[in-house]
Amino acid sequence: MACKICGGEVEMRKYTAEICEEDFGKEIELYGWVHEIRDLGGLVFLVLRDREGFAQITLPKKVVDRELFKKARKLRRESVIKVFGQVKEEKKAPNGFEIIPREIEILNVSDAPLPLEVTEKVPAELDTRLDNRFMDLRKPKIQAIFRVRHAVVQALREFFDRHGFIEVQTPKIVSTATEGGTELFPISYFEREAFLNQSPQLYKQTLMAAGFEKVLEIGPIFRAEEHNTVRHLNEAISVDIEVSFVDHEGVMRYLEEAVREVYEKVNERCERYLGWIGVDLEVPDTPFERLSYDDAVEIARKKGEDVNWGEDLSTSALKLIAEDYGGYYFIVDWPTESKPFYAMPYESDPEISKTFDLMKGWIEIASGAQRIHKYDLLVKRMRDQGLSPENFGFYLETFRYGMPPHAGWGMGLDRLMMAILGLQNIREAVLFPRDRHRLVP
RNA sequence: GCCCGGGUGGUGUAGUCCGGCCUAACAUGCGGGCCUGUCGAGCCCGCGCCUCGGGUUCAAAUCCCGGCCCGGGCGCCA
Repeated sequence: MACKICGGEVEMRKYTAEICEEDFGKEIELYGWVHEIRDLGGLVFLVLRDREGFAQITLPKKVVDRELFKKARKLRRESVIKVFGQVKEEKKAPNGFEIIPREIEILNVSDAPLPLEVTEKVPAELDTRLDNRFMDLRKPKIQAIFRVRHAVVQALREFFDRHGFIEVQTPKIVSTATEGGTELFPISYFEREAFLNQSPQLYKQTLMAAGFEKVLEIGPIFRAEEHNTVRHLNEAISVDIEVSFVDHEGVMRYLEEAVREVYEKVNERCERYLGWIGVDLEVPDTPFERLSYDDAVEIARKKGEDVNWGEDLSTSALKLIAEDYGGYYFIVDWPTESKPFYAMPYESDPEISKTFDLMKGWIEIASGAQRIHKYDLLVKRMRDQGLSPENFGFYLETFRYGMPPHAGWGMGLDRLMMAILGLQNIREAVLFPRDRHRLVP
């Protein structure tokens, strides 16, 4: 049989989940980890685990080779093995079949005790799990999160590709604390100081000036905030778009349709993995409801929350609002002063801006706006917010030579994963999360 | 960063309030033994733990102070 990778005469990799009736009576080769060993004396059951599932390897003492039998019962959990044997239909076995091995090769033994139980007989705390993430990720239920995450990213790329977006990569090492607001991580850049970028915002807009018209970027963002919550990370993945010749409503439509399509495709492509996690996905209806900032404030106030108009909504206010809005919804038309300098104020009422946050319950998933494309207004807004236009050299220049009107948003991919899978902690959605205290692994 | 709660075998818990009967318990694991249909296998024997530093006391896992670490809530957060 030809190898999928090199094309040579190599036995093709077969996963446990691919074993079917056609294989009954045939000899196959499996690779994986020893998930469990059940030694009944005259009969030994091994459970082999690979990426896609499990297979029971059965060794009846009277049937298999004596040395092989002795070797199998001495195996340690999580050792890596190769099994060559016959697939036998067996109603008493899980999935209706078992493998009677002719050969078991130990490719690598595992030490004991394990840092945590892959079988999940004993739960482990998130911190212990993250300290030993490679082992934690061996749990099908945990690995499934990342199979879904893969499908989510694929779905987003497909959606935006189909709509004519150009996927780009912008610098993550930048020269100045550009936007203000959040803290940046300083780094050493040869003889100068530089920073890790907090957002691709200024570069996305620069590409509007460059005439790209529709861009997508999926990449890391860095925030040096000392927050310590279940929904913040210091390194996150942001899905960003920027579109020319549309307003904020235009990019909100891309956002809600993209989210809906992500749900559809995850349902289509990840049925097994959703099953492992135990999640039943309901595709949200579009369009998502638009709730104005004013109305949101009103809801929170009616429930007894003290909200100052003009400020960002507090966690407690958002939780009150989420009592009425559990699914996806937009909070729109935020006070101009509460949003970044590049957000476009309404001509009719400059106190509010063409801005929106996409919410899922009380958690902010994305935020965006129509941007200011006029040089003079942009400079004025920078000054209003206490920023120095001199620090925005390359960015400001792009507004002098034909910057089209444009709008865009940034969405936290990790937050979207939380929303889709109902994860209680954002760290669950990330392979190797970076938070206030965790830099390893 | 603030407030509150916590740190006990590899893992997850009990014990701490009310100091002594804790030579620290249970589950899982690990080592050994028995067992031919397990799938949370079962049974028997064994192994392995009080976060660190200081203090109080005849006596500290237990009380007090400090450090480190963790959890929950909040703040900060394009």
